[in-house]
This record gives sequence, structure tokens and C-alpha cells, in this order.
Amino acid sequence: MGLRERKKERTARAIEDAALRLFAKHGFQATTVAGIAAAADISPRTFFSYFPSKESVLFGDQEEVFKSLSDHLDARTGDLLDALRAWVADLVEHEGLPDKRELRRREVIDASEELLAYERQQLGRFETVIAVEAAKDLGAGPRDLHPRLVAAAATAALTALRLDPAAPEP
Amino acid sequence: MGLRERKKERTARAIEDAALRLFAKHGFQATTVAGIAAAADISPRTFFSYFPSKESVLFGDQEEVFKSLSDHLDARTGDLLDALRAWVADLVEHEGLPDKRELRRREVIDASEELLAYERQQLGRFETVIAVEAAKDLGAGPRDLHPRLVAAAATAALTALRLDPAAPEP
DNA sequence: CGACATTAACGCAGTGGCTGCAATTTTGCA
DNA sequence: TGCAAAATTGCAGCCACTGCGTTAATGTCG
Repeated sequence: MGLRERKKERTARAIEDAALRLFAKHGFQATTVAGIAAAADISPRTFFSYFPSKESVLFGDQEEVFKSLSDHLDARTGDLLDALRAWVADLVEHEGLPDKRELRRREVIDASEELLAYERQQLGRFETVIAVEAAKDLGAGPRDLHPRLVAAAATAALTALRLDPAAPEP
Repeated sequence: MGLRERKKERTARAIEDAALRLFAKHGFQATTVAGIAAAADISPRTFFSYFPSKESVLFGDQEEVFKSLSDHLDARTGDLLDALRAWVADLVEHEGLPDKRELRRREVIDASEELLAYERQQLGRFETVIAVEAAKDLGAGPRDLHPRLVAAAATAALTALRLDPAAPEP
């Protein structure tokens, strides 16, 4: 990895840290991008070349996770639930214990009704993808009740997993 | 109802119609509040004394429905699912067939990924309320898996009801 | 080492949603 | 008709976000 990329990485982290600190201190809404930029010692304009939105500082990673699920389900050959289990197993394995940044991230999100709503919205995307796949297996339309119930249940299970990293091993 | 209130009602409808028309024609994003105001023959500033946001033209009613469910569940004495059934029955009874405005509303929402996401977000609020109540009945925490599964299933059923007004009677 | 091409950082101007405030107009009623 | 309440409006301004053109930093290759 070149010097350039390392520096970009460092800057991204600096922005993230500054943002997290300000969000925790003043709340998400009350924190401005200009404020984050100042705290991270970059220009406001530069912020947006690292993150496409204020929210993405908190939720940017989710995009990759979503793509990962989406691709995994697209490529599956067998049963939906087996594919989901495999995906989750993979996810859990490649993911270490939550670090400080991750914990602060959760605190910030939990402290804001708006951010919780945003997170639910992201979850909705997972649910939709799963519903589409469930519909295939069930020979139903993606908006029919049955696949949607399956998707809702699967998503609820996923969030239970994700929201409580301190949960005991099953 | 006084003349004043009737006139306000008429203006609100005018804004709604103008907005719906523009959303359908140019898409939600591409439509500006200024454009809606012009089409409804009011000043841009006035728009915001009728609707708190561009989205609320489409989703304003949901707020009341949410409050209705919330109050109903707060006041219940018996089983959660019975309460939900009663609430749905009430809702269906007091709600006539969807009118043209309602149909256009759905078309507009279905045409926009952003609006579908917004709608899912609103649904998330319903799910949370139901999860809290389910937790009470089950003697669990509101973020435990069991109540959340119940809530997810219940919400999925609700949306299946709501999203397909042309569905055959059960 | 030094010129060059790439790319990151920046400033600036502008758009659009949204708000507070104060002035003005409209409206209902006495 | 005159008055008080309420609706409408314009204006200035905040903030997220974007496009564009410029400057500065950086890696590469001769």
C-alpha cells in the first residue's frame, strides 16, 4: 500500500474520530459538516470527497455489507436459509470484536431517534433483498405475504445478532 | 366548520394535487418546493405552513395512523394480537375505497427508491411500538429476539394489507 | 535529481430544503 | 364599518451538498 493511500486512510480516520466526538458531545443534528471539517483540520469541501453525506460517516460500512449479502444471495444455488446461515457465519468469522470506534458509533446512533430511523431504513433494504429471494424459493411474488414474513423474521434475527454484540454464544 | 377552515382545507388539497402532479411528471427529487408552490399558486414560504416537509405531502397522514395505533396499544388490557386485530378492523371500517389521489400517491411512492425507503422507515416505527408491547406480553426486553420476531411478522402482515388494496377479501 | 503527470485539497459560487422574523394582507366577527 | 386574529408573504439566513476551476502535493520515470 503506497504512502498516498495510507495518508488517505489516516485522514478518513481523523474525520471519523472528529465526527464521532462531536456527535457524542452535541448530538448528530447539532453537529455541522463545517464543524467536523474544522475539527479534522480539513476544508469543508474535502469532507465530501471522503464521505458522500453526514450520515455516511456512521453508516458507510453498511453499504459494503449490503452488497456482500446481495452478491452472496445472487450467487446461491441451494436453499435460502442455508445461504443466509453461510453468509452470517462468514461475517461473524471475519469480524473481530468491536473496537472503541465501533462502540462509540453505537452509542451515537442509539442516542438519536433520527439515526435509529435511518438505520431501520437500511435494514429495510436487507429485508427487501431477502424477500425477493424467499419469493423465488416459494414460487410467490416478492410482495406476497409469505416471502415477506420470512424476510421480516430473517431480518429481525439478523439485527438481534448485530445489535447485541455482547450476546452469549448460541 | 367555519369558512376559514374550509378555505385552508381547499388550499391544502390544492398543494397536494399540484405536488402529486409534479411528482408524477418529473419525479420526487426533481420537483422543488418552489415549483409546487408556483403550481398551487402560493408563496414558497406558505408551503411550509401547510406541510413541514416535502415528504409530508405524501406521508403526513401516516402520522395520525401511527398515533392511533400507539394510543390503541397503550390503552389495551388484553392480548396484543387481539388488540391489533381490533385496531385493523377499525381502520378498515373507517376507510373507504382508495380515491384517485390515494392511487396516485401510491404510484408516486412506488416509482421512487428514495420514497420506498422513507416508507420503510415509517413502518419501522410501527414495528418498534409493536415490539415494545410484545415484549410486555412475553416478559422479555423490547430488543430481545422473540418480541422482535413477533413485531416483524405483525408489521409484515399489516403492510401486506396496506400495500395491496385490491387484494381479495379474506 | 528534476520534470511531468496524476491526484488530492481547496475555494467559490450556487441549488434546494427549511426556519425565524417582521411586515402586510385577508378574514371573521362585533 | 372597524378591529383583532390569523393567514400570507418576503427576506435573510443556515445547512447539506455539488460542480467547476485552481492550486498544491506526491509518486514516477528519464
